[in-house]
Amino acid sequence: MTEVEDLLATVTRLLHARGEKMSAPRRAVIRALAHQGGHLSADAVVEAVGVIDASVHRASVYRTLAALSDADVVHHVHEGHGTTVYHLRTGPHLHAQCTRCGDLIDVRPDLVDDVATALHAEYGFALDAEHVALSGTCNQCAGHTPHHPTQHPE
Amino acid sequence: MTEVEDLLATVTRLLHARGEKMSAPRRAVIRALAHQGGHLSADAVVEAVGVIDASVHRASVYRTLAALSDADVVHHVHEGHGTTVYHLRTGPHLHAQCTRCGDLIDVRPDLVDDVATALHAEYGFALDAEHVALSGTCNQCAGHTPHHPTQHPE
DNA sequence: TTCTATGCAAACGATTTGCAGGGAG
DNA sequence: CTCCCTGCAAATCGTTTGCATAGAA
Repeated sequence: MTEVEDLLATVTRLLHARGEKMSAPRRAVIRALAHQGGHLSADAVVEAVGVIDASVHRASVYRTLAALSDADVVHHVHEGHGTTVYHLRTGPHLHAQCTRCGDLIDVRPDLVDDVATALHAEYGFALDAEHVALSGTCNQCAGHTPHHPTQHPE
Repeated sequence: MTEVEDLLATVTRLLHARGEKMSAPRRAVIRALAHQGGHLSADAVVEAVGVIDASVHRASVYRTLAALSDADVVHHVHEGHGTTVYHLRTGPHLHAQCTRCGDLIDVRPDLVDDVATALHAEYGFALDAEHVALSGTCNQCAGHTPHHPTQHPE
């Protein structure tokens, strides 16, 4: 828990350095992201924040996510379905999402190092692999039921 | 041009086989995609179709894109910014999008073969690399102006 | 004739913005 | 005291849907 407090203090300093301010809504968003740990859609953040402080408005969550993204405190990843998920900047890692069940898994970051090198050499393209989730089918969905009814098909 | 006519005939047969019908709006969408060649957002398709046949309604374009996607005649790719682009199914190829200028480039498909193998071996995840665009910075944007004002920054 | 696809307009969900007031520094 | 951030409500954007009808097979 002190861990979160430390983070809050760090972010507060970081914001001040940028001429911005810490506030109750922003604290709530950071707490929500830290508590949930995983990758949350904007809507999920709104919900999680609501539990912490019901007076925080939806719009403030969006504005806070934007502000914290600018400050590089949170990262966002684009999923295959067109939605965006947010998470606190932690160690580098990639994301892979199942198009059947919607699950997002973390992947070791060096997996695409060779691809990055090749892309740069052949196309002059500097890959930022963390920004979008790889798309495909996860273990469970591939093996078992040909069509898993649980979630978002695309 | 005959090439497009052939495609139209092929798609017509394909639709019939699925119990569906060919129509003026659908022809217009296919023509638009074939003519433009590249990867078009839904909005760009609407615009291109408008030039061919102004009476085609926006909603029909969306429905047609959905129908043709179902029939596997068109593919869609999710870009980093959250938009979706459509193109006729041609030879397999990957996409990489620059987050600065928004440009989408085609990439040889076998580039990620090793990654696909590793993902499967380590995570049981079956990669479908064509479905989302890789994200990064293109040659021009990386090298020259630190911030290219031309298009979508994210 | 039968049934699919269309045009239209309204509905929709997610995100953004203008504004006046509240609170951080 | 100043200026950033907030809550609220309305606006906006892209996409979808219900309905009656036109049109393909």
